[in-house]
Amino acid sequence: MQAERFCSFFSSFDVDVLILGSAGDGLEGPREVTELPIPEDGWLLADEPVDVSTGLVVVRVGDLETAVALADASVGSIGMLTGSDGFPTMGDLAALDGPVVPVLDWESIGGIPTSVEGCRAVIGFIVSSFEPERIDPIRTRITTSSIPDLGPLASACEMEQVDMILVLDVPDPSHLNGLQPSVETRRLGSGRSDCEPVDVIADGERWIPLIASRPLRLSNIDKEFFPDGTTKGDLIEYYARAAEVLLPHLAGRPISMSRYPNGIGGESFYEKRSPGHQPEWMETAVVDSESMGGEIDFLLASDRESLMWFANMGCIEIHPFHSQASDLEHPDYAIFDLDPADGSTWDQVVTATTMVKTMLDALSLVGYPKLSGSKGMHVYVPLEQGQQDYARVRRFVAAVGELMARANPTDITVDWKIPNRKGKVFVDANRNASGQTIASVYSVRPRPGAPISIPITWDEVATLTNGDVHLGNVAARVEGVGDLFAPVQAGGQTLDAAEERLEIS
DNA sequence: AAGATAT
DNA sequence: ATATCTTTAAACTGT
DNA sequence: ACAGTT
Repeated sequence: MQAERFCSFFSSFDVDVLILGSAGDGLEGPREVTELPIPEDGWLLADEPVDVSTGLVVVRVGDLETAVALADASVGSIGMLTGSDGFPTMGDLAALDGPVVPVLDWESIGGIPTSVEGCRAVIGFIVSSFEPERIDPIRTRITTSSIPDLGPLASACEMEQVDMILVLDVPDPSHLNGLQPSVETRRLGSGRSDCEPVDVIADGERWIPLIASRPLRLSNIDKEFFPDGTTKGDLIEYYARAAEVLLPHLAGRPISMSRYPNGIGGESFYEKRSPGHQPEWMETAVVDSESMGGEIDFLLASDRESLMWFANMGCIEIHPFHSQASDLEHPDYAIFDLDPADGSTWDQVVTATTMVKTMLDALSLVGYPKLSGSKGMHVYVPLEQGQQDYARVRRFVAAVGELMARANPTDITVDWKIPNRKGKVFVDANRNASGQTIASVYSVRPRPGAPISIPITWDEVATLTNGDVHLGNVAARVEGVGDLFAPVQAGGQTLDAAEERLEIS
């Protein structure tokens, strides 16, 4: 039900992917099947046989191997229910040979979508996955105490010109929204005794399609994540909308999550390794761990649904590597992290940023500033891919930072010790390292007001401040000025000349 | 947040 | 079934 | 090796 809010939201900007079900649920693609041993009691692994009163015996098979065995050995048609967590998905069933009729259990994908678009998505997936004979009609089933309005499903069927049998296993037939039960169902298994199953044939109704290639379940979208009432749903929605400008900056980069499962007032933690319970469709990259031995599997953010999954995990901040999985040694940009220490002012941050600009000008380099969204400012210097490794980039930033601190010791420091930074802006060259945690451009920050790390022009350095751009107003700005960080994505500079000028080569 | 374990 | 517990970073500096 | 820093 909750996911529907997002279905309707997305329909407003032409979504090709439906949000429903969870990873491992019914709409995933076919999994690989190699051996097919028929278990001794293979048939009996069907845990909930149902007779749909059309001569079709429907079973839910406990595992993929049994499903395959059953499909091979079966003489007549047999219906197989989808399920979650090890049970066959619709994609699995599509891959089976034999007289198998797929039966979608709506529960396995989070219920019947309440929007026509959502229903069309599911139907489209089915239509594109099965030969027409196997899905005429499409057989589905729902077991719930609260059947939603079936209007959208009926409309979708009509638009898609498909027929559907919907088996309603409901405790109370009054939940059928006026639809007349037309076929009785006999339950063969040991179902709940308080359940009086009823069949409904949506006779003559027609329906539609869509591709639910990246099913995603969202949880607790109404949980307050920021004290102003901004919810987790708002966060997910933001990242979904920001995908267009954000994804290019994350492409191919291993992601560190900064997670706040209970909002910015709750506990938080970093998570780098892929947790293993992410959806199958999420991409990962192997990273060799430097100081620790071994390899680490990181998640990537390759599509909008990945961003939404991150947000659903309570990941408010997204921290991408500064290099791509294809060439982890070489960052695509240098970062000047300008961090105001205790007792310093925003004015000093502006001064520091301007000094960076002056230095870059003198070195014939181009940089791009962004509000960190938190306390300070970031300046990115796009680099030509594969030209300089992290150590070189770090040395360059450190050299510039030291010159700045020497030229203006009252405002700038590069001192590692916190007490020595008091009243100054810390230029942190160490952000230029593999696996470092810097909030991505367009990342929300876990602070009151949901500020965003937003690119600005050099002119705006003196006029904008952190908090000016936040979750509530960022869309208008990005639509107005576009992606000011696009040149960072483009890369293109080398540090050779600058290193000579700075005498650090 | 989500999975694992204990009751 | 439900309540509670467990897990969730790593690179870098400077002693 | 170890504590401190992000």
